[in-house]
Amino acid sequence: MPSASRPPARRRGRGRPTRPVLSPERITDAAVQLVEERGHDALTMAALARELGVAPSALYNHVETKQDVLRRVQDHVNRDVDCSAFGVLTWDAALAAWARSYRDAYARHRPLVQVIAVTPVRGAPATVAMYERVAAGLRAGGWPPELVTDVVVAVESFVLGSALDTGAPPDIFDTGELAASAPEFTASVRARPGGDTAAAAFELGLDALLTGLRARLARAGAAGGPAPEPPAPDETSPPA
Amino acid sequence: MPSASRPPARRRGRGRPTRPVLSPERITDAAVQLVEERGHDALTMAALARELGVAPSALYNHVETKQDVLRRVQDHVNRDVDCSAFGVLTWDAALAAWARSYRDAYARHRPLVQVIAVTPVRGAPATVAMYERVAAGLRAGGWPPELVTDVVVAVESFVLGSALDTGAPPDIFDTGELAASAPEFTASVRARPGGDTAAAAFELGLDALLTGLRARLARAGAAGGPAPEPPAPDETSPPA
DNA sequence: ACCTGAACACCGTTCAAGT
DNA sequence: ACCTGAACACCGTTCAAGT
Repeated sequence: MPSASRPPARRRGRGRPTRPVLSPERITDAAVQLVEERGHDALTMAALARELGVAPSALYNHVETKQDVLRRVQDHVNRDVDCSAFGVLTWDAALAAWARSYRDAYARHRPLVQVIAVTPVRGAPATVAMYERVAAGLRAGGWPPELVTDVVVAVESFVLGSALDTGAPPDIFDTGELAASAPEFTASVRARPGGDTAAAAFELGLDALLTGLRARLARAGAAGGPAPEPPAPDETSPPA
Repeated sequence: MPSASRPPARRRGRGRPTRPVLSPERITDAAVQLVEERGHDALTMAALARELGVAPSALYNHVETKQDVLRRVQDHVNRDVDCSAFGVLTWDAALAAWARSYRDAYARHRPLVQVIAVTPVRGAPATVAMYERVAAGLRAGGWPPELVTDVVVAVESFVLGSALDTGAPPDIFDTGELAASAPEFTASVRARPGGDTAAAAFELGLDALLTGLRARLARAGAAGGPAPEPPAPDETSPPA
């Protein structure tokens, strides 16, 4: 329905239009809408052009490649990632909230996981804004600057892997004819409670990751970084 | 050079050959070799057929789709994942060794990450064998069966996300013109030590994950029985 | 049953021609 | 500068015809 802004759309003649009909922004918006309404398989340069009432080749006056379009869509998706807890909750609670929101966003856009993992943030303002919020929250929580990026990347790796996992079919671990050769694994899979198993694994991993990060900060912070926040409530320390 | 097993390869006539020239195994082997030698982009049905001295359509007598070929290649890759530490080292040391080997294998085969995350293990013997080894190791380490799969999935999610991260270009976090709008993040990126940054983030995350899992097992295991009560609500819950 | 060869319905991208 | 339209070099897959 927000395809309103388009004029009567009569057949265009051959040459240059009096006013440009395309722009990188219009292309990005159309791409996002296309993906949102019909899924990532529907995002082809031809379909995108059709949506915009234009010949496919016209797109290349405004974007470089399809990869470029994906980069733009991906930045848009990052706008949906909720970073609002940083500066409000403790760094670990905020990190957990961010991770959940981040996973949800890419569970809805699984094909973009490959894109975000590999695309420079340069020229992706929403993405940079997200990282800024997270980095500031971690710094405020007492993390030394040289570790902040690694923490972000580690959590992000877990989040993106978990987002991919949401695409697994329910029977992914059915060993079938191989059951006899894998008794322990088969039994474990059977013992797993029903429900949203991807969510259960994600929450288990997230909890472990945060517990470990708290312990790590306690070690790193002890060396004398900036004001350590209220230390995480004590946890069983690892028996080495 | 191991393309030896092929006979003189004279031009085949039109009809059915006296003896089948293809088999699912021969196709899988050729696909693995192709990927190993020329990368995943080189794996097309046409190239595969050429490698096997056959018309592309002939492949479809033995495999269902290209996805089917990828599934087979993926199972092969899992043979390279080293699970040998389970039953030798403690469960957590073995899990770490497995995770490192697993990450390395998929860093070399990044395009298969999407495949493994979503493909049923049925009919993938190497994959099932790997999971069996891991599950048995965790069980022996004291993990209750109903948690084993979640632990495996959580670690796997982190591993696969980290494998994708190895494909990131060195300048991925260059904020460029957006630097001014993201001072904390830009400073953190600058403060990051050089070297293999992907490996540093992976090791930080792996250490945290394992520390957290040890703590979790201590809680779960402390209850003694195979069905421990739900652990005390954890301390990350936001204070609203 | 298992191959060839032609064909189908796509892709992303380039480029000359037009205004 | 910015569009159209034709063309290029691919894809994966299907299917009739052949033996």
